[in-house]
Amino acid sequence: MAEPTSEISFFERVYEIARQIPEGKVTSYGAIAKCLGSAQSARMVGWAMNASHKYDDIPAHRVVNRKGLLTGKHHFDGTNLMQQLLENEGVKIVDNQIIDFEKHFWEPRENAQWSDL
DNA sequence: AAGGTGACCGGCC
DNA sequence: TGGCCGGCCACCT
Repeated sequence: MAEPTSEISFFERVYEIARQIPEGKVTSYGAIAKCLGSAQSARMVGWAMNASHKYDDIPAHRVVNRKGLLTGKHHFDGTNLMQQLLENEGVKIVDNQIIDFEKHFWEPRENAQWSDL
């Protein structure tokens, strides 16, 4: 679908953030929502991710809820695909939950191109 | 045009 | 972190 004639959709805003998530790092919906200016609208982020399946540049598997739980794994092809992807990047997961979630947590920034650290 | 939906979050018990 | 409830906002039918 062609983009709007004026501004970018809220979705794409989320996608831009998700794309900037470095490997081995994860973030929460609320963090992205807050970065967009709508901390209480984390649902919109999740909703945006729902459509992310149409994009192949969106590492949705790096986005989890605040508990570090892979709530969205159900939306992936396989049952443990999301977990496999994260483990592949060095993130340990047990029972759909990320180990040391805070350690792997990455705060989204619109200009995080300089890498976080 | 109105209503329902949703991969959430924060607060309280 | 476990469960429940209210809020919040864009997208879809």
